Amino acid sequence: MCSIPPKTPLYQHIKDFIQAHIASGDWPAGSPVPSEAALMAQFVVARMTVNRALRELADQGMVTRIKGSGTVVAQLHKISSRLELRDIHEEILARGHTHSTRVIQVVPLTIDAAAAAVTQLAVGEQVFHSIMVHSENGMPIQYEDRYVNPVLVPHYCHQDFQHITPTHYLLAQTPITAASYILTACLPTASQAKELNITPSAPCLMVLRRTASSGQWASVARLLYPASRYHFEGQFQA
Amino acid sequence: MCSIPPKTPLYQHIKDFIQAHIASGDWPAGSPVPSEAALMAQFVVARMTVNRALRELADQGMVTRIKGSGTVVAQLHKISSRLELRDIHEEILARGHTHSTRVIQVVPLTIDAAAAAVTQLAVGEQVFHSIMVHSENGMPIQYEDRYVNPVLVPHYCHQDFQHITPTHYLLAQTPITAASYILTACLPTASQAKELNITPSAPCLMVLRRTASSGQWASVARLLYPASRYHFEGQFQA
DNA sequence: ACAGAATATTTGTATAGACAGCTTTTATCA
DNA sequence: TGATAAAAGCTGTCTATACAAATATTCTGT
Repeated sequence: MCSIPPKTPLYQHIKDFIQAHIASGDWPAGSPVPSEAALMAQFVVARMTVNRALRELADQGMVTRIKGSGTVVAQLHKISSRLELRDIHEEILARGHTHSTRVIQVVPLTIDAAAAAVTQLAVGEQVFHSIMVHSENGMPIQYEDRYVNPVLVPHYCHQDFQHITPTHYLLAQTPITAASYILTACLPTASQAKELNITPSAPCLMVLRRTASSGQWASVARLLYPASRYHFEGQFQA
Repeated sequence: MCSIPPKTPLYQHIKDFIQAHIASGDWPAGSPVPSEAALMAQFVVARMTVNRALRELADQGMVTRIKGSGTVVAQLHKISSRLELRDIHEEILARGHTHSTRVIQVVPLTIDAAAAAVTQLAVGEQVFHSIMVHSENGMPIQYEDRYVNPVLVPHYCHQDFQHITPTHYLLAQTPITAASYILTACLPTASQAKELNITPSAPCLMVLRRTASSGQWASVARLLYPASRYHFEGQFQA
């Protein structure tokens, strides 16, 4: 008559209990959540079980825990979700489509003022520079303009990018320890529009992504997606 | 001489150890991670400690655990990061700037074919429709076009959105249980450009966000950001 | 009434042991 | 050899206890 363990773990019951109270507005943001001792008594479980429930809710951003003080409902007027920037090749294959790459250039280069403005790299630095267009079922969907650190990836410019994407090759060559991205919108330049086979007035999504490996920069990529053919999407489940 | 506990918890040592091996390419994707028993012996800790380390790495997507079989390095040729869509008001305040809202309209409405195409709602459905522009230090940065379910939020159209943002009000009224978003780029319409004080050829980021509460749709918002004034950014630490 | 010290709460981490449920391997029997 | 049963291994969960560290509260003396 009590609670027949249906199969869901005990800590999940506690999580559900707390989330229900938060979701219903019963416990507004900032209000205290029962202490571990209280929940322990209420659910008749060990403290470690309550602790796990509360810790996971804290990791998830639902509650905030302060050592010595207690647990309160988090101020979360934010809806966060995981944005994944996947390798374009795998993404296209996952959709069951075919991926093709057209390499426009892969050359050694010295960073000039214009390139420095975009990449934040030092003027005069020697880098590899590649430009290519990725197509899905023959339709161009990504213009990839990439600078690569020759110190970390000395053989970058001798790869056959018809068979392996730069992202994939770089991940295989150097362990990426940090990355940052900026996501914005822009209009393509004349040459970009031509390569993507769109008009110069067609808006594009642009991702500027920097990756680093053990302190050094590894790669700076500017990825342009025609908005008419590509968008990011995500979802969030409470 | 062994390991003087510097203050970082033991489970973190184990996480670091495993992440280092993965990051260095030592353990490629798919390769097995030592079992809990093995790590237990190696680090001379209790199984719960090892378990926590591995469980958190699994939550984080670094490894995959299969009950009865073992733990393997996850297939992750993806760089994922958390994209947060915060309440515009709080976001601006967090930057130490001032937020102002100009309400253009808040009216009851019946969904017509054009609105249905955008919102995916049923033609003929009765909704509330609001349009407003949010400014940061007087500069317009978000055009908000929103449809709200009157069943869940009956008093939406009587709110003073000068003092509370729709996002904030909706979160206070109905617990959001699910959300999805689409992020793309577009050019503003003539009226949008005018309200945002940009030219019609200035590209914008557009977020189309749907929220649901216990099975029913709660709100569909189309948020337009001038790319010259706003972008999303994020980072990722291995 | 106030300041400071002692005490109680509360969370963070860690241990050792236990059982359940699933998978893989090994052993057994036909 | 091949199918079946037993054993071993692994993860998932839970308990009861312990100590550390930060914060709240209460007590005490002036």
